[in-house]
Amino acid sequence: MTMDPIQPSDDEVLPWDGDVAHARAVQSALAGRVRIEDDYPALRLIAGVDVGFEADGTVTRAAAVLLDARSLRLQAQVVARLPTRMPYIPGLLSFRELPAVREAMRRLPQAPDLVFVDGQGIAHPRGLGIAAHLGVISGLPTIGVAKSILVGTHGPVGERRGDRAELRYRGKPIGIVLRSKDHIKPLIVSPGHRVSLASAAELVLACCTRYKLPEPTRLADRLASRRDGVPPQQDEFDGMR
DNA sequence: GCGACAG
DNA sequence: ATCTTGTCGC
Repeated sequence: MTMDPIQPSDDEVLPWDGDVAHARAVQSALAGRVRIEDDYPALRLIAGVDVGFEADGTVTRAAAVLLDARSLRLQAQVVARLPTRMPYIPGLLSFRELPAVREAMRRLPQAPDLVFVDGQGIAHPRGLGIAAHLGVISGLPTIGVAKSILVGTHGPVGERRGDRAELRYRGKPIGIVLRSKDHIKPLIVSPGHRVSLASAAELVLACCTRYKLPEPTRLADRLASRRDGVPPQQDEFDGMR
């Protein structure tokens, strides 16, 4: 008898009945299942996910891209649209965006070995930012890559690519403020699930080629916020950009 | 009680 | 996130 880990339905791990206190309680419970020890397979495929909105915010559009881990070349890209079910509430971002993200991921041709998520991992008031939340409910290794801080403080960060500072909250390290490009505002990197703090920073840096954002995030970002929302059928952007 | 607050 | 043209800089 194979012991397949039971994956609960999205409804039980992403409830939203308008009750903020309940959503926070669910986060605290799920935070107990987050693991930040390195436990990811040899990286062959890395996914990037991001969300955008259409029709005055009434429609949530999630984009998921699949890249070859070695070359960082785009292998596949998909989009999913769902009715927006709640407003943005600081600290509850995952309840608003994950339903669409989950649908987009189900549409990918293959499962990734690691997922880059736009937002915080454990660098969250209750330790369950969107990247950690996705990791726990999907079982996949995830890393959170945010453009600004939700919680925590840090010391000065050098101005050169690769320079970093620890992000701390309640006396504990929760993330790395990482300069991904010389003189450019640093990224806020934190483990989502099955990835350590140090590895999260190294993996993100390794995926930052000539832009501020790591390739998986940058490509998902571009797809999620496209005015026309239509993913090109094939090449269009294989060579550069 | 007064701010801060991912996307 | 999104509303939005041009513009400064490598």
